[in-house]
Amino acid sequence: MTKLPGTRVRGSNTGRPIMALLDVLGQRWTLRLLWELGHGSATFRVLRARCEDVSPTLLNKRMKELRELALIELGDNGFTLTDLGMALVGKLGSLDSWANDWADQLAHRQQLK
Amino acid sequence: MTKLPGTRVRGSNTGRPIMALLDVLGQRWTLRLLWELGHGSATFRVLRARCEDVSPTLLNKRMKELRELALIELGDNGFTLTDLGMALVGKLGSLDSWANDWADQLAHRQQLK
DNA sequence: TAACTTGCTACCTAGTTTGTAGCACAGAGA
DNA sequence: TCTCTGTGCTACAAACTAGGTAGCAAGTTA
Repeated sequence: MTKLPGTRVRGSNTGRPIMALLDVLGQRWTLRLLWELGHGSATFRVLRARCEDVSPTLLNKRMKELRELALIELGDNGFTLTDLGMALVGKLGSLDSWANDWADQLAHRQQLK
Repeated sequence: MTKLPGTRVRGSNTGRPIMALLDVLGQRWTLRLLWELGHGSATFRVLRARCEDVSPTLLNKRMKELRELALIELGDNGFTLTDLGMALVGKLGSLDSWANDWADQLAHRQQLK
């Protein structure tokens, strides 16, 4: 079910890990959930609350996948990023400032109209 | 239709740009399409071919969105990343090597079983 | 004119996500 | 023991999104 890197994946029969990654991250809420866990571990319900009450159905599905992919694990503090997961989220960290610049530029465009 | 940063977005009514970004990137093919354009401009059909013949319906939808979001533009060479788009893809660049490490670790896990 | 290539659209099917309600289990306290 | 609270998780139906196929209109080239 879960697409491990190295296997065939939607959008790539080469098995290149990056394609598996882009596929996983391109599922709704995955990126956001990892981002939130980057700000600290959370129980199922807390994580839901942080993500505007995403449905438990989907949350459970994603948590299952991300655990199989060794990006998160479930412990006494609820769901936590693994070392791998933290490294990944670290790479995404700088997106925040980029996003702010982006918003500024788009706002500026709107004004020109 | 397209969710500009600064407006309400799925998963965030705060309008934080990063949330708009995570929402956009968390749509199927968006991440992959940007990634592919990072390797060079491409016409509609070439881009489709690079992405295992993603359906034209969806490709068109994504291209429209990404243009509204000023991440790509359509010129004589087909679709091209804007400066903003290139900066974003640049931030994702290092994901490739991370993904390889990730695949190695997962493969190692499988062997332990 | 006729053959190409461009971006794009209509249409229908298949798959994914969402929302609501609630379950089984574990620990704490009376 | 009985309830209360919190945990992760599940069932099910409705709504939405993505996928696959065929083909169009406009532009370019010959």
